[in-house]
Amino acid sequence: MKKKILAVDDEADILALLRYNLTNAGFEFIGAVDGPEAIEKAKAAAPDLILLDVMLPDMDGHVVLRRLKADPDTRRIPVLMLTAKGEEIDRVLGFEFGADDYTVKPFSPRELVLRIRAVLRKGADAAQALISVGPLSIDTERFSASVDGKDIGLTAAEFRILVALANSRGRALGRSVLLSRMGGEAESGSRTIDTHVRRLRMKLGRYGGLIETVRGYGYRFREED
Amino acid sequence: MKKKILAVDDEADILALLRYNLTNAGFEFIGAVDGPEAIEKAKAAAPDLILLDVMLPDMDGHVVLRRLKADPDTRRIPVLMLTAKGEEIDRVLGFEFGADDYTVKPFSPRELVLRIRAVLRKGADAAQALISVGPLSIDTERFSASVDGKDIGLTAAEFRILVALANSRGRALGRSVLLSRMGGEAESGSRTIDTHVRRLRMKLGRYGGLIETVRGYGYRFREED
DNA sequence: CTTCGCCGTAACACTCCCTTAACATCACGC
DNA sequence: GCGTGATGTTAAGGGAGTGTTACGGCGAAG
Repeated sequence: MKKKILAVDDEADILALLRYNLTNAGFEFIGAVDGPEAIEKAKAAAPDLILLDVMLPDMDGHVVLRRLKADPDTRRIPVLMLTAKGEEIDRVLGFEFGADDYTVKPFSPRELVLRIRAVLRKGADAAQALISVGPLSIDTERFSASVDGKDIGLTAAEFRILVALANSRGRALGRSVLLSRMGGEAESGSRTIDTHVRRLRMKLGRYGGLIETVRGYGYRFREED
Repeated sequence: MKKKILAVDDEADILALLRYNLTNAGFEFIGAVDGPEAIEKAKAAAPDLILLDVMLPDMDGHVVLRRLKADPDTRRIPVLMLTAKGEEIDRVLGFEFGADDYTVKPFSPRELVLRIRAVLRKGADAAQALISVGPLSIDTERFSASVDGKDIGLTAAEFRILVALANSRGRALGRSVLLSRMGGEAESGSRTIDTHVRRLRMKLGRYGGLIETVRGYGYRFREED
């Protein structure tokens, strides 16, 4: 029983490259060039996995992802995101209706096939259900974080910010990025983030310093060696 | 009933460290120093989980993993890989051959225990006819649940929600997930869940607190130790 | 047809925490 | 060191989310 893969990309040659490699690897290939077509084919063909490019001409890949995860027909289909820039990676990882994996372009066909197989095998299991940094443990399944083994009562907003930062360890995230990860609206004053970060630092206790300030931009999770 | 953990590592001090931490965490510990011994003990002792180092002197950890997954006696035992290198490809390859999780060395004992518990919990999800949590018993065949030995008359919707939550003990479930587990339609107002949960809590009596609210997301069954 | 139980919805009450504002403090350029 | 802008701190109002209660409708059982 062949697994069906729906690949979404607006560039014809990338789509052709994908078609070649995926059919070669024993998958059934379905292609789509934009967001609406992707959603339509996802509902119609019920693929086993969706390869989704972030950069799409009309409808952003994240919007497509959200639509897919909102529809009961397509909610359970694992999604593997393709992203061109490194900056996009964390957006994919920390997103609430998270994709199941991601790959940075340019990708190696071999790696891509391995990732696809891994995602298919594991099903919807989040690969990083447990994020662990030093004394800090973040369990995205339980929606809870603990320091030194003790749960610190994080609110939804604080938790999402922490997950976003911990997932992009070492890289600074702008306030607007953090806001959107939180699910907040763009019009919210950017000082909102500051307040949440302060409370986060407090709840992290003596490890509050793990969240560093990047003046004039946003915040960053300290990278341990 | 203690869970048995088989740990495989060629370095004696790491094995000792694992023994100390795992027995401390309430597990029964079995050690093995190379591939053949690991396979033999896995068949003989039938552990509940195997901790497997990737770097082994004679037989590579991936080979051991493949052997374990090829044997019907050991196929169903979850495996957690230990790897010295953080290379992504190791992880993917491990997953492809059926490892259930992985950790890079050096690992923190606390994180390791958390991951072990998470993997064991997932294995426990496999539809049991009789779920038992503290004073609560759920019989999925009889479609009935009882507290302190006395049956509480649950309705179908309440029962399904309880089963869903109890099966993912410790994991937070969103309202939409609970709705679909209930068999309800997506367009049902999400407040429906709240009402059912309230009725469930009432019928659970003084154990109603077992169902925790995850604000902004859904509900979670409290994890007991 | 009537009755009864269960599901879904609506309205209200209440808690929590998100947001904002105001002030204090800090970092950086001069 | 001083000024300016950015961030830290603190507090409070309001809104979002959940608990609670009640009721209409629908189907099953009699």
